[in-house]
Amino acid sequence: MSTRVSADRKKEIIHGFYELAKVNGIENTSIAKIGKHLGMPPSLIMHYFPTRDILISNLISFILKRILKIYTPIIKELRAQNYTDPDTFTDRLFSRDWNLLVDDGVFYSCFSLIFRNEMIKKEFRNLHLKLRDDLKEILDQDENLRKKNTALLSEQIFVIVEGAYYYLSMVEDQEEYQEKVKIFKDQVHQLLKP
Amino acid sequence: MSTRVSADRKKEIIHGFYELAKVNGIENTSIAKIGKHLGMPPSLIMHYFPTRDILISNLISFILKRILKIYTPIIKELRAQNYTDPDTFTDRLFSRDWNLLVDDGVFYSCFSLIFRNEMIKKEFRNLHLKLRDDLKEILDQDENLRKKNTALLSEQIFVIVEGAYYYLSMVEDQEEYQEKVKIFKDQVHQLLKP
DNA sequence: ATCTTTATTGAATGGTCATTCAATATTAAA
DNA sequence: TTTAATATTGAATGACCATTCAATAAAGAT
Repeated sequence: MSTRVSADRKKEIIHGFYELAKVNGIENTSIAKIGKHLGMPPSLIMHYFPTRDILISNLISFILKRILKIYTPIIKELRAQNYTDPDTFTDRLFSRDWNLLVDDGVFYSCFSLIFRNEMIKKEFRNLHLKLRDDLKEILDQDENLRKKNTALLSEQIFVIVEGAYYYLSMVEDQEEYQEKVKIFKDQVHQLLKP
Repeated sequence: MSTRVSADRKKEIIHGFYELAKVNGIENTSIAKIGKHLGMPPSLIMHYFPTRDILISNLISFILKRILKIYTPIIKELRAQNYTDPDTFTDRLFSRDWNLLVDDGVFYSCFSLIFRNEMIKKEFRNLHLKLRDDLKEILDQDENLRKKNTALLSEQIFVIVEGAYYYLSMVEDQEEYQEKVKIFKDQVHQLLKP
């Protein structure tokens, strides 16, 4: 068991890492830089995270937890209703909250590590399984969808959401952005049609 | 204008960079390592690519060109027919060729750079515009789709393809992989229905 | 109050990094 | 053949890197 001080410090360090990674990228964020940013010697960071790999692995957990944390209130909210209002629902799925709480650059940087690290891959996979499961649960609540294969539906909806986030991150123009969001929302609506 | 030697050397260097990045990741592939791998001093590499950023930028162009190169024959083939056979079509879209010719790890690593580099973002955007445009052209050839909004369709199809590639890269089990591919292919088929 | 564990510091290490430079070799142009 | 441009080499640079270590300070346990 780690003490309170230890837990706080760890959080502080990971958060500082994340903040710097947002600006400079993970690959340009050294332990020395994190230390400078937080006003502590690098050796203290290594006291809590013995290697750089462990530090990165903790950053990834931090990010994935955040994503889940953004998602959970949406689920709660929708769970409170007894049917899945497609508009509220898709509005939430494509809302900016996702982007705001986890920086896209850091996110995709971490994601690219799954191809060389089995543990990281598993962590990402588990996140997505959880997201799909939660979505399925929401859809199951909706009486209008009773006859539908909700497991399948949640796969189909999420593949659009994921593709959309990827594609939308390249779009600069705000009008164009909204236009595309509308297209993808409609696409989800199509799937939800009885 | 660069000489033949110059052009060949540049290609050789970028290719060596790519090969090492596949194994160790871009961030762990130094100019010295590339030099060692190709049997040349690092200074020669810097003779052709004055800074590391320029080297990376050229790696990205190399990758994006490859993606376009995989895609082009598919288009040609489909252009030869006068209608879009949905099965051939989706088989091709989800074929393994994409993954084989451009390593996913390197690809997403490069992609993550769009968030801190406007020029890279533009390059990726242009690639995707081109892909969508080509797809639209194919769809336009199909008489069965004459009444459909093919520009919209190509957006909707690609968002599935992109989401699928993202999601599928986390799937390890081959059976599960095929299962999911089938789901996403069906999803595209749905869109193509008259 | 003493002992033990944890937290923190700062200096030092060897290694690797991107980049520079001057010298030499090769090729192309005149 | 002379000249100019390009290609290639290898050594050197200082900056930064992750990591180690020994010493001190603070907190917690007994």
